[in-house]
Amino acid sequence: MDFNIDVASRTPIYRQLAEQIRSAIARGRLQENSRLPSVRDLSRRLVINPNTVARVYTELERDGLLVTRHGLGVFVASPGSDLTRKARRERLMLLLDSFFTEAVLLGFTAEEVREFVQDRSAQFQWQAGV
Amino acid sequence: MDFNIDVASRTPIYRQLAEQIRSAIARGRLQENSRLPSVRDLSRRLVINPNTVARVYTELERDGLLVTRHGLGVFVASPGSDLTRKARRERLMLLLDSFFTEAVLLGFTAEEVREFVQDRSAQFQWQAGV
DNA sequence: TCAACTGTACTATTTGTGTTAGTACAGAAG
DNA sequence: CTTCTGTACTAACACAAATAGTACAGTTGA
Repeated sequence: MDFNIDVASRTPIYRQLAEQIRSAIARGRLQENSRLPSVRDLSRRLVINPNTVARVYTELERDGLLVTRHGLGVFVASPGSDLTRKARRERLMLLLDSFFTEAVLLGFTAEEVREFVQDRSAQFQWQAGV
Repeated sequence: MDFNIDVASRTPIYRQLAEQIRSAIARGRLQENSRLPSVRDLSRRLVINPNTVARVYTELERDGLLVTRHGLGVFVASPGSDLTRKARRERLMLLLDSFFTEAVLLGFTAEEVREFVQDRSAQFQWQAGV
């Protein structure tokens, strides 16, 4: 995995890194049980503080995306959220609404947006239908 | 328009208010040329600082969503972004990707998401097809 | 003209977040 | 036992977020 950090950006480093890891998992570029770089290794490569990397790993473990085995490293967890379906749906709707809001304000039509959604969807690793 | 602020939230007040105004415009609950509450009035109603409201209005004017007429008040601007189509598309794709990422990580299937998109779309005031 | 509204600009202060730095501790592997 | 792993903690600095207060300028209507 190759991550990259823009220190000039106004979005915090730990957010940038966390989003890149989430995205990599959702797209299948990081598979279940695969190991992530060590805190010290990654911090050296990105030229950021080890604490910042550790913070990201801790946050993602709290979200159930990563599992750390002490002394061994950090690994991608098995998929599956512990939230109720209602909670998961509400969380997703917030993002959907902000997406639609931006789409309208940017002047896109409903047709255009439908097309974007259709095309872009292929880049993600969806769970098989229940 | 009724706005509400959660001071206990970790998201900044000015972000909460800005998002609510953006959303109201995108959904058509705030129509073109309609007037927003004055800085002092709204700050009194929400029990926040006038500066915070002024900051939000300034930001949204910079984004082209609002227009202020000195001495008269702040109004909803005419729709239309000054960005190029490419820039607008890239901006929207960032939001679409984070939506898809969250959807996958929450365990939703492609079918479910397609349905969400279809249903929710009706709540927004889309520009007529070109 | 003047009072009362509008937004704008500025400084000062407080609080919290983001980041780095450094040290120390504990589990796992060879 | 050395060396890797993640964890925990404190200290320090810079910046963002928010409040408070004051002052200025444009618009309206009595």
